[in-house]
Amino acid sequence: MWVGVNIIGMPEPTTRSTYHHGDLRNALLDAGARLAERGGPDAVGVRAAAREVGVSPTAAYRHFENADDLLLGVKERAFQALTDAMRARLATVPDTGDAGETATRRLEALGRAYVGIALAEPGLFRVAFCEKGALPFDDLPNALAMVAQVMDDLVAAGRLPAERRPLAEIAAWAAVHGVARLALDGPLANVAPELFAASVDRVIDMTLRGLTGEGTTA
Amino acid sequence: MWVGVNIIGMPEPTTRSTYHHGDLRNALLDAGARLAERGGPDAVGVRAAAREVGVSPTAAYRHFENADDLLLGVKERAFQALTDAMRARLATVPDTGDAGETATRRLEALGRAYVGIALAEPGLFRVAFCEKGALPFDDLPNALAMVAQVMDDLVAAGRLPAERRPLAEIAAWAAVHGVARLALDGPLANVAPELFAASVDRVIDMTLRGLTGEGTTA
DNA sequence: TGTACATCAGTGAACGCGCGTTCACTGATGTAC
DNA sequence: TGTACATCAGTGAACGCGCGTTCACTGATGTAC
Repeated sequence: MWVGVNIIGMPEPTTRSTYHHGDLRNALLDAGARLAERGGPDAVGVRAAAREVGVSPTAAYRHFENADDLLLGVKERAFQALTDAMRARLATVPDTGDAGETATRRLEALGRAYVGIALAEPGLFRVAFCEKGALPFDDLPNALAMVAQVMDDLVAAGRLPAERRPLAEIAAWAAVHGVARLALDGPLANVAPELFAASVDRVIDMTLRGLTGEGTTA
Repeated sequence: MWVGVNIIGMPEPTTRSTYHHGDLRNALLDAGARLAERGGPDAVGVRAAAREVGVSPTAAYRHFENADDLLLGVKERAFQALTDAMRARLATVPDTGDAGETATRRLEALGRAYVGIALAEPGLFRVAFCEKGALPFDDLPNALAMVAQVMDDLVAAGRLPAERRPLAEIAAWAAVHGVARLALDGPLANVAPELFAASVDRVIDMTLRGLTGEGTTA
């Protein structure tokens, strides 16, 4: 709902009361993402998103073919949000002098970030990995690129044998994805926090050790 | 619907036309499991289960408090079915003379069985690990006991250092659970079969190596 | 052994809900002349 | 620069659907005497 205040510097051209939202598609996707945060895949729908934006349900059909189409869009947004959060966390890992050490710590940080973000944003995580509208594998260069880079660094530093390089990112991904899901929907929910923390440590250690031969120092 | 044929040896006492099903609770759970197989968590409901059994929806409320209660029951059944399938697969692993070798092969077999069963019964798997009605951790002694036993065998055979024994079953579980879910709902769906098979191999190898220090022979 | 009666385990109709989707429509926008 | 008009992007009412759940009910069963 625009009231005609027209703050200087706003991109909106003129006063606008109703009709012609301007960027309804994106507004609906944002609304969908908010719904996803709050209620997961089941909460994302045409009517709910339209209600959230303050527009009639019919309006959404100007921008999305149907409900699945909307969900797919929201899914991409959710995936992007999770990827961005990963990248932010990765950026905080300092560069020790040692390339191998740095790469190892980065891999560990990525793993912990993955689990942490999944638990911090369960709704987005569930939407990103819900059954409907599976993203094609090729759509995730960003997400996988971070891990792939770290794996390459490990190989370059001699910490990961080249013959075990292929698919290493997928193996590591699977491990942390598994704990995350077990903690969200599985039997690891409602478990004592210390037990869960120890489980994550164990997974990270197993993953590092399984790839590089050396686990965490703990 | 019973017609009064009364086959010799049937546990049903006498002719019965309608009313008093006899074991409606179990019939509804079975129906729920069938619905789960076909359509996952969303397909499991009071009306659908009653319809499947051939009974009015109201009748279900004699046996279940509400829809969530039914789902919880079906979830337990799904979990049990998956566990049974795991046990059956485990039983096919031959005992080589070497205890350590046998335990290692068993662990690998369990991992492959887990992924295979998840893909063979996606509906049951999704119900077993759906958000609603998370089973308490203590409810899975059966499922975890198999893995725990193998881990104990590995320790006894000197293949798994005792200090890394704690939570080893959870770490291994997480890894295979992760690939399974990525293949069901994630970006590993729709991937070339060879790539997926190689990914599973990679996860198994990483898991074995991360625990025992030795991977698969491939 | 027979009968009255409480209890059990079903029926069928109805309620409200939120959903996806379609219909005919109308106000706002942009463009050709 | 002004105007006619096509097109665009919304509205509001309505549809049918399947769901969970509740109501008053009734046929079948088991038990006390």
